[in-house]
Amino acid sequence: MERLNFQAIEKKWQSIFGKEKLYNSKSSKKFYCLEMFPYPSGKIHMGHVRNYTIGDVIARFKFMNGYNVLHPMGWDAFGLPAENAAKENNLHPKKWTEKNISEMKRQLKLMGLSIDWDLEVSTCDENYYKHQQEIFIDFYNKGLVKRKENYVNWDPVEQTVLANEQVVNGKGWRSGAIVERKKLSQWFFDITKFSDDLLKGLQELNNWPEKVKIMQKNWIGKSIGCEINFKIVGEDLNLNVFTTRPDTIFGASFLAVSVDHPICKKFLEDKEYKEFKKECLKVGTTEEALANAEKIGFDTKLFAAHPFIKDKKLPVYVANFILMDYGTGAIFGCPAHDQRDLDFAKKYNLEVTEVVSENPSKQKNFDNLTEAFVGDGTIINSGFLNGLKVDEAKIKIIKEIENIKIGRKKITFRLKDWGISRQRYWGCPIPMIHLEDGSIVPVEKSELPIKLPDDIDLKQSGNPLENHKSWKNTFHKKTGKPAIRETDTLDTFVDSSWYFLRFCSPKTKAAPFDISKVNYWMPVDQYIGGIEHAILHLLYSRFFMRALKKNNNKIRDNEPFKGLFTQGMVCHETYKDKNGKWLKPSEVEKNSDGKYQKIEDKSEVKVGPSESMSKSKKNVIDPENMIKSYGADAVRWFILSDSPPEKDIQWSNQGVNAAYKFLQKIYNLCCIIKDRENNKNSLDKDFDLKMNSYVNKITNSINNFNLNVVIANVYEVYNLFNEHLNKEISNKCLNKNLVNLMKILIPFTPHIAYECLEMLGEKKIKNWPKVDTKLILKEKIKMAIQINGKTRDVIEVEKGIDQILVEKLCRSNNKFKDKIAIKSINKVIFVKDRIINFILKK
RNA sequence: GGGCAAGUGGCGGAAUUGGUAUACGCGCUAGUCUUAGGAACUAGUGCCGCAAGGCUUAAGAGUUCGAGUCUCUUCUUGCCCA
Repeated sequence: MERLNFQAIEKKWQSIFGKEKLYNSKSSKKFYCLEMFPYPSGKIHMGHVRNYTIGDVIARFKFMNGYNVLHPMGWDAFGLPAENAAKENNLHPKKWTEKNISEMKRQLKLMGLSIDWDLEVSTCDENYYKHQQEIFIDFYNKGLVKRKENYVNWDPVEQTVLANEQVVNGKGWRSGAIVERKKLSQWFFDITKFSDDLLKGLQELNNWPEKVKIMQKNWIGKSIGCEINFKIVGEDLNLNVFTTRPDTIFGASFLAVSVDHPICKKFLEDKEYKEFKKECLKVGTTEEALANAEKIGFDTKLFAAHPFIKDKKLPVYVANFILMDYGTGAIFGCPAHDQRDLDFAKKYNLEVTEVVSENPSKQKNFDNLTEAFVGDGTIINSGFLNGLKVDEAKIKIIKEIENIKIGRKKITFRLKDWGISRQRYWGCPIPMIHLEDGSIVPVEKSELPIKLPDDIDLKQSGNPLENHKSWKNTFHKKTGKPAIRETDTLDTFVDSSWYFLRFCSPKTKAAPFDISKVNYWMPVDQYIGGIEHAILHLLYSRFFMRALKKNNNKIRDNEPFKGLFTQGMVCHETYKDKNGKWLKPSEVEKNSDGKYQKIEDKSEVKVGPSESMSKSKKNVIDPENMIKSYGADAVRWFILSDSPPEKDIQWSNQGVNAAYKFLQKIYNLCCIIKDRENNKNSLDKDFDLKMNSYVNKITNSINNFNLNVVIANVYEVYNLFNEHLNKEISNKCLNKNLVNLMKILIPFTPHIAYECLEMLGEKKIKNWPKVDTKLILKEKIKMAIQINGKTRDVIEVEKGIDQILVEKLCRSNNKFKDKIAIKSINKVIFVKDRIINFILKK
């Protein structure tokens, strides 16, 4: 038995993979295979290994099937962690990032991926962000960039803006300080201009997971409602209210407006109002924070006339749960059928009238109910709407509102404009300057890139660009007048919204991309990445494609990603010592009772559930260590074998070990067959038939992303070879089929597959094994024989055999002769190539 | 609270989409062998039963010649939204 020297083999073939590309330039079919590019955090983790292994399988498979394949890789290199690391280690963000990139690139190469590194792109490279600034200016000129005031999460200690996910329980994730709402002038992309188009576009994304499409649909949140104008009693004033539940108008008991509503200007000097506004700012900006916050209101002492109930007056409040940027910033409250309204009404002792009922004969008393009823039902207590269902009532009331001219039907979206300003250093500078007269204009394109200054002081609090006087102070090129640079940088989601376009022509200098190249390679045929990007990154990229197309109509596609695959997470058990401290898997061993103990002092270890690998829980396995001990092929093989790719996978050392042992067996099989001498061939035909069937199955499984099933099938194929070694089968037959098996392995375990193919003397290795469809028809199949629906035996028959013949076979079968005597048969059900079922008389 | 998934041996999971349930792998058991290794090989391994046979896809019902797959009810878990 020859020992597999995977270290030598992997080194040898990786130097070749570096030069080899997946281009079939003469092919008429192209395939753009893209995995989400990583953030260069320092080292690759198992999530990357899984993501990039899946991508590599697809890329290599498509190449072998004759496609011209684009398979690039780059770095999502701007972002906050670089600044934090810089503070901690006194290392410049640029240096830190570059160091991480070169380290991670080295690690990725150890995996044996088929990436064309000539296309490498890094978003923090000025050759990249220069073009991003150009795109920004183009968008600005097309009216797709807005500047407006917006509430942000402000960390008073760090003196900076926090993203929603950086706010944990209302506190800054680093400083722990209570986060405030602060109004800032910010830059926005006008994504809402495309709301309807982004929603409609989802319909054509047939190769996207249904789940992701639903999430995007909900995020865009199209709702049909109407605006209603309420007259304020005793004043020359109207209040325009938006609602998605006009059917509940008869249950209205108050109106509420946002603190930012124009009507509030009246109270700016009111002491009580000032106090109230302060309270409102303490709540975060997320919908969830608003929903969970205690509902508070300020009584304006104004009243609005109910449009359908004569003489009914509704008090008007300013309330903390109403947002100015949704609808009109004003609502009518119907406490019985909206939870927030009910909470509010209970607090301020407002009337609660039930107007939608599941059971009209049994009306509810909301005095002692705390839960609003939001479901479907019959309308009650509502004049001309009584007896209708919710949907019918909506249509009727909107018609009536339009008839008497107090409002109109209106469609709104939950999707908000995309705030892209970040008060950070390590990001793409926004290419705008502020002039002395207060106007803000883009810089000249000839001045691009606006480079980030290297000499910055990260120890000072606040934005380093704001503090950098010589960088900040500049001149307006046209007029020569002094100007101040915009010191905000772009959200890193902007960087990742067009990198897939840059990959098509990464060296182009004159423009962000070469349109002919983009129109050749785009859309991305298969995009692969984590489900955590289901909404933002994918939605922003879809927006970018549309916005770019608006700017340049030569761009053909609307949708950047034709196919999407979201892989599951890599999980591992968690361990804690007796003091409740997290332990790394490498600090833990199994004792003789099969229980876990700490290696250091043999103390007891508590085993927790398997969870997604994370540094905080220490349940991480280092990919490079695994590659060192088992080889990249074994790691790739295992991470594909144990679970369907879209589901979570549990890391198991026994699992990689099994993968390693299997690859050793594969290698041995090649050694044995290479030297085998046998020319008897009675089983050749049958073997060819079976192998052909496996190639067919495996090809279909790869196309359906059932990669774990492919691996199970490969095990079966191996077993088939192993069983035949000492049988009457020719070397020629075994060799030929073994070459096909090794070709199948190329996408999965490329190093060992190439090595074995070389050993077998095979030179034509670029083509995927062909399936002979005629042979498929000749396969023998197993047919189940059932009596009264229960399987009693299985017989092997030719494909396509007819009922009469099968029945004949059954009557001569000893097991059935007695049971299915002709007299007793009531009915026979025959499904070609599947089953025969005899229904007997009772 | 709403939406979407999912629930199959000791474990990861398969099942040609309504047609042989438990493929394949791990683990376990017994044996063989040896240069004692991260071994390899052979046999076995859903449950009950000596066997014939019976039972089994979270639980219960239904449709069907036939249900892991379809329908309804209940329970549990995960994810997203609130």
